[in-house]
Amino acid sequence: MSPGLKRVESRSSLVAGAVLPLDTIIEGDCIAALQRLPAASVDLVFADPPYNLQLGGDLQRPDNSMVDAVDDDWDKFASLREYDDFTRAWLAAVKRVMKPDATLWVIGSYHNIFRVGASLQDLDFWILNDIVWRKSNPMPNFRGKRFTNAHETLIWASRDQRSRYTFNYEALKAGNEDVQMRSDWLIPLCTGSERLKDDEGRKAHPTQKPEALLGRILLAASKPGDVVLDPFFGSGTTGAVAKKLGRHFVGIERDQAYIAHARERIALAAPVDDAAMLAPAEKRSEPRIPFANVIERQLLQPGAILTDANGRHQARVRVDGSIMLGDIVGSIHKIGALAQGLPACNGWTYWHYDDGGKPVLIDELRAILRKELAAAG
Amino acid sequence: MSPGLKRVESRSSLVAGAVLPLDTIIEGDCIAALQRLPAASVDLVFADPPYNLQLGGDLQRPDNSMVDAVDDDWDKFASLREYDDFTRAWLAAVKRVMKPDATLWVIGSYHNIFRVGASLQDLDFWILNDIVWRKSNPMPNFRGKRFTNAHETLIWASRDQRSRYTFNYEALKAGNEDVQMRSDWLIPLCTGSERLKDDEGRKAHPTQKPEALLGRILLAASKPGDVVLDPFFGSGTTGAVAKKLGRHFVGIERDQAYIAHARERIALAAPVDDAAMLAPAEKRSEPRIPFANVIERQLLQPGAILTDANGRHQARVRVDGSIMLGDIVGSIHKIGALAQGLPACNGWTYWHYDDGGKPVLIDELRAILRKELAAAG
DNA sequence: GGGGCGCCTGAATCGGCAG
DNA sequence: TCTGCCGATTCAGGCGCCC
Repeated sequence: MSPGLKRVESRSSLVAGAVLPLDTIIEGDCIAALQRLPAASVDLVFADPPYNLQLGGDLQRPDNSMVDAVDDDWDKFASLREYDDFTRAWLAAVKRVMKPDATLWVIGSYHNIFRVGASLQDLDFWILNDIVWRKSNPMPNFRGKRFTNAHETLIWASRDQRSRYTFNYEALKAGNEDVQMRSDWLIPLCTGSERLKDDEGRKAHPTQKPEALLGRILLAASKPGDVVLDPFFGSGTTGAVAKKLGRHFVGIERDQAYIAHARERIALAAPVDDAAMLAPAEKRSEPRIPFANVIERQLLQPGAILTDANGRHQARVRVDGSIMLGDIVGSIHKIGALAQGLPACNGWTYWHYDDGGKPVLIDELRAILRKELAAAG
Repeated sequence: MSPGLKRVESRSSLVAGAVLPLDTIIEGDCIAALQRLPAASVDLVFADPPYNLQLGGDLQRPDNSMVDAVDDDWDKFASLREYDDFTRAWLAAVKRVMKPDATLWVIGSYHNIFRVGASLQDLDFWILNDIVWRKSNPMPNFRGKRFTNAHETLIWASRDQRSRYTFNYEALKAGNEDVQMRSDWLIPLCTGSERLKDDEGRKAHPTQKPEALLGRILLAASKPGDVVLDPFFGSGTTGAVAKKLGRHFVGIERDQAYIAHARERIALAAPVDDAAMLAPAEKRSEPRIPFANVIERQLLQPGAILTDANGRHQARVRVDGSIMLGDIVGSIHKIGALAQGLPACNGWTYWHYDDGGKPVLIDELRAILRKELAAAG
């Protein structure tokens, strides 16, 4: 038997004597390729399926340049029904290949994740957590019509309710300031030198995932030597991280250009013991506290009076965290600048509230909230 | 007609002449009660439906004390199918009652939110955002078998794809350090004095939501005077916050004990009485000035030369307010876009005229006309 | 060489009104 | 209901150029 191959005995395999091709990329359709793999043979699955974005026309930035949106054919589905059929088909094919104690990770956005999650449950996967990937640097909402879409959702599920799955609780806790790892992860987008480029300097894959994300997943839910399957291999982040962390991978991908990029990338990946790369992103500076939080948390009441140090200017606090000077409404910073006739102002260190007759800087209130925030991680 | 009631004319109402009972709690089954309300009559819906938690057995803390888990009868569903049927029924009933431009908020956890989201999409609601409520003080995972479940998910959706919904973008930004509000919100659990207790000091409702959460929702997606419907009213957080923020509420709840707690609580809630503190901060939209007015008022002469900032492009002003670049004629916007090879352009902030040898933006001329317009009333 | 400034970009269901 | 047109709208971070 060739090195790198692994024979798995399984009566339920669709292909007698099917072989798991370790640390390779299978070219072809995801579902067909899955059906040729041996049953109950992989320890972990990471899947980044098409999101079915259903984008309309073009989106322009405020400077009138164009957003390079995902418009690839592989993200086109005729209807929700068709997307559901596709989802159930690949989930069922994946489930067959999973060992009884294996777990599955799927990533998505609000466009598709509810359909994926519901299908998972219908197929008797058992959801363990939903995880929120909070992006430190998301694309803004240019039109000001919605909240900045600043996160994606991962579902972590075991093959069934009785699975005794791998969860490296102590390792995660040790790497997380000795507190339990939470379900919300702050990780930057994949940009800069990590982002694969083609010969002409354009991004090689439209939705390349950051290695830090895959790193945390593999460290949390697999052991060294485990086999990690990625049925939508794309630019090969799963393979590169698996190699670095001493796990085996099996990738499936139908686009030859993506495969070529992934092969090159994985060949360059060096197994490292340096856990620093995967340590949770550290706080660079003090977290930003919106003034609205002060009102939400009732540290100040709507209508409260803010004054400057000399008591020359008086502004009133509104319910939404803006303040009002005369009949002009704006943020504590904007109104502070206006009051002083300056181009800018830090409202936190300019405005005071009345604390039993004594003027106190609102920065004191920010300090209270920051203290709580630090406790929350 | 009694004060506090509002008659809404609607041919599609199931009950002719149905009346919306403002600022009251309707006792009874959610779906039946919804069907008695007038169609297209509410501006915003907040729904906190049963979570279908499926907890097997009891959960013990490390010190062997018992966790007071949600095990109420209203959270028992025999199967996913039954939960889906229930979900679709209340969503459809809610949709009928929503105005065309109304939006819906639903909160849930991984146990139920995927089913709710998929059902929403099936019923042609249009998802605007999914929002993550990050809890600063979540309950730890006592068994160390999963990630700390530190968030819940909200879905924000409009009645349909074409809805022109309310989103107080400027107000949210002013209260958020002058940056866009993101889709991940850090808000503490409802604890301490805000948490309602019964006569014996036990929590009055198992899943009471924090007022800060409802506050942000109402400030983001409703206007003062709007009608907010909560079909699973529970301890009445929606009603208390609506009253404080000058919105009307309609609650539906079948548990008499919850209703009693909610009534008492809402009676004690003090509205923000100063309307100025409530009106959403908006950017005043400036009146539209046609470029032709600039020529009509002889601020520029026909034949005058317009240039871009670098002087690379030169266009000539025509009598009708169009301009000419080479032999191409069009609006200041179209020609500006053409000159730059961009899909669009705001001509007012691109073209300059010659003011005694110095290039000046034509936006200055618009400002003059706007000033006159304002003076004229 | 270093600091500062400007450019580029990221899974996006991104307008409203008049005619 | 559809078309055309005006004109409003962005945050964090990496990288490269320039002084």
